[in-house]
Amino acid sequence: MNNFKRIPEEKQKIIINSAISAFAANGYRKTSINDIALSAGISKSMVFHYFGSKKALYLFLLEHCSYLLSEGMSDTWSSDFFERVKIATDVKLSLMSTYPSILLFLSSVYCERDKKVKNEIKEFKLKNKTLSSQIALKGIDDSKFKPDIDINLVFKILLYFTEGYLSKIPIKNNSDIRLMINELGECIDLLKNNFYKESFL
Amino acid sequence: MNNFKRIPEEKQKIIINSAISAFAANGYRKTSINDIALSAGISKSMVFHYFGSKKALYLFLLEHCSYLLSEGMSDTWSSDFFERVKIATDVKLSLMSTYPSILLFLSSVYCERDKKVKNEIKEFKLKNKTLSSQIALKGIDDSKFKPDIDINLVFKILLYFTEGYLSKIPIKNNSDIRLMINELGECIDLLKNNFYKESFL
DNA sequence: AATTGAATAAACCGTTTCGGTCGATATTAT
DNA sequence: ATAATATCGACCGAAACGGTTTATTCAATT
Repeated sequence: MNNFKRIPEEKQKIIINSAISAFAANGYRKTSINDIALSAGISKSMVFHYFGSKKALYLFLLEHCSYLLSEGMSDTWSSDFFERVKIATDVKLSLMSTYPSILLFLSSVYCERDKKVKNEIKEFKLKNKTLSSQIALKGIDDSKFKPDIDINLVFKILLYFTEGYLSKIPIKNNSDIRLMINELGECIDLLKNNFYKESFL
Repeated sequence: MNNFKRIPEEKQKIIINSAISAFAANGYRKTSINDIALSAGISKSMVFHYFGSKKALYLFLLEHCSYLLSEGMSDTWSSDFFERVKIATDVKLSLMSTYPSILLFLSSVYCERDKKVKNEIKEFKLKNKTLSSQIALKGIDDSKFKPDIDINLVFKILLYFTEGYLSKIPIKNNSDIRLMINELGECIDLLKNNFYKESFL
């Protein structure tokens, strides 16, 4: 893994993308190092030279992708719920312009059943549970909501909706991304208009 | 394959569903007979006893699923474009209640690149090209459309839209299906209202 | 009751692919 | 020139592959 961090960033990205798209598409067991090496245009030996083992590669990808996501999320912080959701979506979309399969990969991790990585994934989920779900709603100004709205529910709806939307469409160029940002912005506004008290619009 | 047709229909369906969902999820090469046998609750030998070979199984599924689809389509015939689309969607949805992965499987066939089945798929595509695309628009009363509408384009849009919609949602029970039929009906009506001359609404 | 034939599972077979290593070579840095 | 690193093709034992054979069960027929 130290070997990996030494090579040019562009090459790193190619290998990461080959790996996460393969793992996302076929799961841990059905993905072979050969698949990844071939699609990355390097030899099988190099993958082992970079990461040591298949399992180490998988866990590196898990840690790395999850870091990329949470890093992007944490640097801007608003007390407004929908503002925060918008920022999160923008982060995801800009991430996808470099790592198209990153969200598919991260969500595929949650269906992974292979015993060779099961325990590590369980630990990973535990470690990140507090990060994502709890902190996501910390410091939110809930007085802006209509009194009968369950914010946790709104959060869940938005979570599933944006995840589905972002995973569906394959990204070809950066104008696709700008289009998606706009479209998602409109959807978020719609919800905001219906869940916030009128005085906050 | 004659062996297969002799066993109870319920068992046939279980095996077919195990096979098409495996092939749809992982493609020809990455799907093993063991995967299918395990998920169908039978032994590996039985799959060979029923179908002879992996390739024969795959081609049988291709033929069978495509037959199920076209059979359902052909028995009702309207000259109204949107009526025909609606019938097609209903057929697909009711098929999915017995074979949840059938559409995913059939569309996965079109991305299949494995050389062992490549030629047969090419022939299949050729054989069904005339069936689906050309006949689908035969006998349509195009005078109902506004003069500047390209019917082939409308057909394509609806094709991709419904396929995407039907493939996205996993079916749990039959009330899900009724809900989806309604929702799709509304979408089709919306397009009808905008593409037909006002005198035909 | 004995015989037959299909249904099924388990063990097995040769081959391929797997994760992973190693040695040789090319490239780079010193 | 030399040491260190990057890279690859060949290779390894083990596992999984598609497919076969064998053994057993079980129902129908005689």
